[in-house]
Amino acid sequence: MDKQRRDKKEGASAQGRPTLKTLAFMTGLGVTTVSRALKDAPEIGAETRRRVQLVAKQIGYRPNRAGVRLRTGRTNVISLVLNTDREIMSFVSDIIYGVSEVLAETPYHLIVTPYSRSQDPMEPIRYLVETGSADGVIISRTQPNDPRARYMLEHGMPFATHGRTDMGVVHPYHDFDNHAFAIEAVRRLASMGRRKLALLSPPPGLTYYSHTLNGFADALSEVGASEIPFNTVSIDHSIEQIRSRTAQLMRRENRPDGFVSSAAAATLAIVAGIEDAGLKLGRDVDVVSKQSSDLLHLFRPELLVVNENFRLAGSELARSVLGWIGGAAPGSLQSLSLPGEVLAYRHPAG
Amino acid sequence: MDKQRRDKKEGASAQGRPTLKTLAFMTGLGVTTVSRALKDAPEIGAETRRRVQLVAKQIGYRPNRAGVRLRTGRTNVISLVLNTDREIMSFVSDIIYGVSEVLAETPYHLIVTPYSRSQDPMEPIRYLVETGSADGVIISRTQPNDPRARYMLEHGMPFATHGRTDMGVVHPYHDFDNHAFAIEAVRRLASMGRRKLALLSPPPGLTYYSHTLNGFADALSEVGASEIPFNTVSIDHSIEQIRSRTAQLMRRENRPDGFVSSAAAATLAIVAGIEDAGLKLGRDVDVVSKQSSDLLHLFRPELLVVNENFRLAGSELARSVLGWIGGAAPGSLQSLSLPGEVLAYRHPAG
DNA sequence: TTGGCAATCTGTAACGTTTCAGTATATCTA
DNA sequence: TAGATATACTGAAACGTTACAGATTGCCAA
Repeated sequence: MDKQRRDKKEGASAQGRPTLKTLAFMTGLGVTTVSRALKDAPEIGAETRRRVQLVAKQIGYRPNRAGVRLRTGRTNVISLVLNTDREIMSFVSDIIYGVSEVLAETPYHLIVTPYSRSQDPMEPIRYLVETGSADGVIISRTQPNDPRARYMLEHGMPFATHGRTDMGVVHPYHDFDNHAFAIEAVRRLASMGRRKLALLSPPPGLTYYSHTLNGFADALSEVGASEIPFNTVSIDHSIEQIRSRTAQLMRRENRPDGFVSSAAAATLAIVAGIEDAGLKLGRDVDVVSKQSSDLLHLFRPELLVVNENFRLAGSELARSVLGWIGGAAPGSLQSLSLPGEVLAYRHPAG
Repeated sequence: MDKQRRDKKEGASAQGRPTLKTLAFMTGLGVTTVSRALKDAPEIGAETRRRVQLVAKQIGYRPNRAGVRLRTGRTNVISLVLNTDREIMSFVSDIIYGVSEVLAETPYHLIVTPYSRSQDPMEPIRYLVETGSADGVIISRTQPNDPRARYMLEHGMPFATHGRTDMGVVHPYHDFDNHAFAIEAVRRLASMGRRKLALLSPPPGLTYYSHTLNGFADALSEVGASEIPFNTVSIDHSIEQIRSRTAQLMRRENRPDGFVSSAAAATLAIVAGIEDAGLKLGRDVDVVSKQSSDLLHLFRPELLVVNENFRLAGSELARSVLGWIGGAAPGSLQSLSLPGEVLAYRHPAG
């Protein structure tokens, strides 16, 4: 036990992973020098620096995260905050991979911080900020006036939002241009002779709800089509609710001949509702839908789709937070992804 | 600065979150006593214990994770190791939520450790073990002879596998009974008069590949049906590959009149392939598919489905790892989820 | 020769926690 | 009464890191 203690003191302890002390012992330098040499500090001799870094690489030294975190407060963690029951499945999967892809080349880890329907969305944010559990945060389901963004801004926690806010404040974000999506969708339907359009929108409250609505309205007046209100449901509603509401709508005298849908799963429900009403997709009505994985064309080849790339969103968001942490100006860390053209796979008219 | 220093020493520092020192100062006790009182150590007076815990709750004390981790080596982290490009989307999403649900009531955090196609699956595992970045690990895509499981076993890292191994070694797992699934699927198809069945299997190499194959074979001989080989693709193949292979198969003289499919997305491709060949689902051929979210019936109501609950899997896996960390016997932390009955939504045959 | 200065390197303390080895007091035993 | 024992508490050290405030050396100007 005495020997063991001496070995420890000398940093020569055979078992356990190498620490600065180990390196110091091996190089004959002090821990401080080793520490500084590893991070290219200026007051270290060029030769010493190279020597230390060589040895460090050889024995596979990796800084102890707890030590760094305790001393500096840096966690090397990015937290992705997700709603447990409202988030789109492919969104979760793709955004995680997108973020991971970027973090993989950094010392950062991704931790997933979930919150559920019943919880205040602020709760996980407060936890992260108060406990300093992360160096940066990514949030989704962004609102025009988002208390989470405001809170993090006030408390100096770097973050990026999926979707924009509208509170006269600048912060990193990545967003898909849903205004442009709605416009393209309406134009396409109009070009096929559709004149009475319904929109299955994102949930009211989120910023991209109004982006989508505005794009839809702008394009309607541009092409001279009219709107059939369909605002009792949103893509946050259950498949069954959307299906029955759609069927209900389609049985009315004044039914739409075109749909714009903001989510792929919801589109399945819309189509089911249309068919429940005895109508036929591509003949009686057309549907333009966003999708994040290329599956809708298998469902009904008559569907018109616009792709949204969540993996890209994840990567962009990760890059943004890291940029902010690294000291870049928040205003330079914003990106907007433009929708590609409306894709048709097999369509009677085309 | 002198004052600030004194305040810090006394633990009365106003800013920053409370530490043991703060609590010690407030209660007039030593840090050691406070530390022990908070974890119900035996040698602390009942009244003192209550007093400390009261104050701690009042001021919202939360142990500093870095401090604990540095001192004890405990990370309070469970790592979910995922394959970036082969994992099913709904699997990722649901399992994360399942795990989260369980971890939410513990001090544990979930960190996602991804690896990509190009990487050795062992790499993230070695990283986790060597750096001690997690107290427990959850892995998927389990193989009969799984080097990851063996490695973690050898290195004393608690883990749970989604799917079983077959190396004469005991460890926690959660699995879906794919043997039973295949049997039920075949029986159902047989009961509808289907006699020439094809199986779209999991990727060879994973344990549940042979479970599924065995169930399929067992049931075939039970019901006296025959197999139409379809083993040039698995559910890991691309949608397009599965689709074209299916179409190819269906154009052959000796084509199947029934399919068993191990994944929902693959089923979309199978159906597309069937229809490419000019045949009709429910008339010329029937398909029984696993699904993890209730969407297939919207796709084609003639589909027969068996549900697999990935969220449950996540919860079970989390409970298992926590149990192992907590000292329970690995053998007592294994669970098998039985498939429900084969569900039909709308089928010509009733 | 002396002092000054730059270039390198180093020891100490601190981050917040837990463990170890105590100390002080009260209570029991003989 | 003396000693033993149980009870309740405490300080110091350590985990691995970095920041601070030196320390040592060599070299050059005056």
